[in-house]
Amino acid sequence: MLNLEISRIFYEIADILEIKEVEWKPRAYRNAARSIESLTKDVKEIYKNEGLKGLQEIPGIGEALALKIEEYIKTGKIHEYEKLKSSMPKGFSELMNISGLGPKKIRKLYKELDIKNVSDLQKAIQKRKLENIYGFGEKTEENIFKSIELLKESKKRFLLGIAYPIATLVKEKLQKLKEVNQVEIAGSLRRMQETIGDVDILVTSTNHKKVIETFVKFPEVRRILAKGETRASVILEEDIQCDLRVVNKNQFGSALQYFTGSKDHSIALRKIAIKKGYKLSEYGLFKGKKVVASRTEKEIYNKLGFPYIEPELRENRGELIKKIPNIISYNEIKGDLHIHTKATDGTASILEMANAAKSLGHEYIAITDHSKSSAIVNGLSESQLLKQIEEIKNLNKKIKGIKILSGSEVNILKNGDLDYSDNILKKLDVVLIGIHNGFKMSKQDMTKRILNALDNENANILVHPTGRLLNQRAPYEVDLNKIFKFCSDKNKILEIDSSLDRLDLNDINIKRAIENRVKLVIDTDSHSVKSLNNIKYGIAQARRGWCTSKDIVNTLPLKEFLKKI
DNA sequence: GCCGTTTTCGGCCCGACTGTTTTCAGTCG
Repeated sequence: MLNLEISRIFYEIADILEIKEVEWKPRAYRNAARSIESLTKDVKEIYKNEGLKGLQEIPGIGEALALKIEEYIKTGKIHEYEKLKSSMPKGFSELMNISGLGPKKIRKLYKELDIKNVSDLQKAIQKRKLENIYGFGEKTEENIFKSIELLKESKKRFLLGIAYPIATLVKEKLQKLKEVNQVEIAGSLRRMQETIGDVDILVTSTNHKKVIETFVKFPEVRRILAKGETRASVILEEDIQCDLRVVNKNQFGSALQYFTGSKDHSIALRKIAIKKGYKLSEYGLFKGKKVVASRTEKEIYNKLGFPYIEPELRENRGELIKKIPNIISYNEIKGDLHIHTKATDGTASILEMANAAKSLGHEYIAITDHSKSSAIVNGLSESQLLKQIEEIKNLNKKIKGIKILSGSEVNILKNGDLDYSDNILKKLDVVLIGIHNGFKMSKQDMTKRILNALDNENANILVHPTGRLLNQRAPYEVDLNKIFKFCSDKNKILEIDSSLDRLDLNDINIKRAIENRVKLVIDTDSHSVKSLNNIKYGIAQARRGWCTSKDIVNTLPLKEFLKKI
């Protein structure tokens, strides 16, 4: 993940330069950092194929930054960054992460109180030294103290699947207030980003004050961070920050567009507006002082020459430049192909899972319990799997309205062999293969291991292809380009796993996969009846990765699906 | 440091909230 390393470094350079009161450069570094962060291609690949010229084609990257990227690819270091870092006290740039502290205040704290890091700052606050500085006061000191606590406590971001239900609950409560007209979740949650920093909710109302007052008194609210005429910011019980914005009805579209972001998308859109002689803000699209669009997002996009752009696409990854495909909708999945039962580590029976899937509208499911050498305790032996195949045959005779397929989630051994013999694999309708142990291998070995497994003629789908666990485990090293090429050539399928902590492939890799003509499926990897509902999070990632229903094999009816695998 | 259908120089998104210096700078999203 060279892209992420480089963008992190550029962000940090921006912070340091800002503290040093360098003008404009911080903005350039941040633009570049954001640009690299959201790139679908690996900068290393770009550099290898197209050299410095190719790097300079990335928006926000000019000659100087292209050279710095080159330096990082070649040496693993950026001299300028090392120099800047060593010019600052150790731990200094971490102060920038404290909310309420910016470069100006940090400079002042350094000059006046010799505060070099977070722990110096904590000590100074304990001795109440901050209050004496010109520009600081009792309140500022208290807020910084609280911010440090918050930073320590909740460094992590919330999983989409954790934040979504909470936000939906708050949304429903707001909807019930008689002063509230429209309510919509905005921000990264509306874009269905894999993790969420905070929850943004937008409402229109005839009585702003009343809505804000009622909102901050919801029993779920633990602490009020800010409260004004048009917005309030609170910490909810689960430690999730929730920002509420109240706007007038005729500004709902422009406000929703603005608060949905992404920041990158909004900035790009504003620049386009300026170019076309408009001004875009949360209050509307203006021509001079006249509002030309503001009630709906659609009219704003249309006026600027775009079709309506789905929130999941608003990441400034080409949606304002290229033609947007007709992305998959939330009700097109016809079957869930990755389901565990209590035969291994699930909690429900085959029948219970099948009935639940039927009520969700699925036409088919595959039961795919673990094989014996998976990391879990009790994977199925070959004879147990044979018994399960028989059980499913019998169930299919009884159950109506849904077809149950026999499958397995077969572990890929360290040498790239599969955990079951070909004889039994042949008997299955669907064979999933996946890595469950031995994550720490070289990129080369892991790629070879997976390709070898995929090469088994019985293998259909590679599940959770990078093995990452959000907030817990980094993806294993693997050359996805080689996997993509192999899958595209040999008709193998990659999974978008909808588990809350997996979402693997992720949005960027999904986009790369379909650019390489790879076919995908969206599954839940369910271990319970309830988790069958997680399919929406996987679909969301597919939408973020620009997938149409044609890219997703399990949008097909059963017969056609079986022909494709 | 980047970028260009008014510019190779001179701009760089826009507005709300907070606290403090009581008229506005700093910070955030």
